[in-house]
Amino acid sequence: MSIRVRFAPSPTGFLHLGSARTALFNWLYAKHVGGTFVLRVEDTDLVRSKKEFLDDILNDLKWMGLEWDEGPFFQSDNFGLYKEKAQNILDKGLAYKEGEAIIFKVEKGRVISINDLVHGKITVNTDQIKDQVLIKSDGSPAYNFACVVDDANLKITHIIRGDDHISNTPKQIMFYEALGIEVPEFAHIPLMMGQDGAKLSKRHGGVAVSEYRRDGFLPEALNNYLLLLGWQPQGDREVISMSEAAKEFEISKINNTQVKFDIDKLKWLNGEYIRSKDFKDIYPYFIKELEKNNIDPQTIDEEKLKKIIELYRVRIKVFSEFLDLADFFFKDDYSVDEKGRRKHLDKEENKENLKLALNELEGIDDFSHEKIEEVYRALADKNNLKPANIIHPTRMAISGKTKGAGLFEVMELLGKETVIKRIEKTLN
RNA sequence: GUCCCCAUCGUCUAGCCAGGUCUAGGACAUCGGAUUUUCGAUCCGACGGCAGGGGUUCAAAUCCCCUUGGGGACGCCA
Repeated sequence: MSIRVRFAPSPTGFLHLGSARTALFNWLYAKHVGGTFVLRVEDTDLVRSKKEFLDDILNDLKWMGLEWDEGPFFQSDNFGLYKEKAQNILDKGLAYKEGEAIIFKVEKGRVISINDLVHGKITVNTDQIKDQVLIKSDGSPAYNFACVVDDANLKITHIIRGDDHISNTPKQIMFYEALGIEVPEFAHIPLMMGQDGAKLSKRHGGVAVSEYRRDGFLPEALNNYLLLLGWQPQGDREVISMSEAAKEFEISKINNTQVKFDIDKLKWLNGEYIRSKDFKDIYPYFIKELEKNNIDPQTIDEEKLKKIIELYRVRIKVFSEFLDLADFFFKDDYSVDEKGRRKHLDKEENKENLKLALNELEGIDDFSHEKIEEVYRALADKNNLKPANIIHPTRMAISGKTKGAGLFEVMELLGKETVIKRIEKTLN
């Protein structure tokens, strides 16, 4: 029997990070066993379900590379089926009507056990469970019932979902039994919490996958991080591609403890990927970053731009940090570190040293970083200065920053004209 | 309140199921050092944990119980 798993989002909001993690685990398991990953849309709430939310969710899943093999299937297409199945249960005398609604009668005093693939055996006494609505008064199905009917209909063999569904499981098992359908395997993965231990919500910021996409995270990094939250590859590896992960992914190895989302580790991983990926794969992200900041990439010499990116890719963890460091390459009204200015430019000696440098710079025909460095070091030597005494003021004057890529490379890329112009402006 | 899940450094984890090789290993973060014109990257190092209490056992992070703590569910929401 082939293994089939599903991800079943409700299009009543954006794709939540926690849901994305659930989707990822389902996807990985499907890949691991060569099974089928089904996408089902739980849109029984006709009022709150919106096409835009669905589009966003689908786009986010695609961005993460979590392509589905079948679907999307829509629950709103199956209202007839739910009613039919509920009628079957009613006919068997296992349910009763209350107005237009069909209510499942829960047999009391029974112990239902779940052989959870993550948690092991979980038992619940049905005394804890009230009678369950199958079909609501308005004719729409209740969540737990629609879920069971569809999972059965789609021949789902393994249900991998969040821990918050544990309490739904015994109810659903009763429905499977009432319908005379084989109960699938269940795997409940522990929930992801915010740094403060509270449920990850809008309050924490950054709970939507789309925000990470927008802020310059790589899908590889997000996947990798989400995977590490609850699952560990063999050995001491941390950085792992999803295809590698799929090879050794086992549900039984998923941790059963709740986890806290840690943005720092995600950023670290993102930096790892930015540094290690092929240039051609990260280049578009930098272009996007320029466009986002109203800088037309077409106006920049491509070779120059590539060199700039090479200089800065190792200094950022998220693409959105790029222009914080490198804006001065693309515009004259770049941001200026005021504290740095006071330290490296405002003093009289800073200006003297800068003047010295300016005089030399004007005479350089071959404005290469090697040549500039040679001139700077010789100049420092001649005037009994440390190179840093000229370097820091220059960096401040031409970039407005106290930190960044190697000064001489920066000067070469900026070009003689701009460098001189900015230094002159600083001295006046 | 009732029921359910969970408990190793601040965080994610290895070890737990099959008790000894654990004076508990790794990663992020933090702090120091090396390197560098600065930042970053890199390399070295430090800090830091088996929630508490009872058992069982020659031996417990590992097995059992209790307490405490955290989380979830108790909707004609999904």
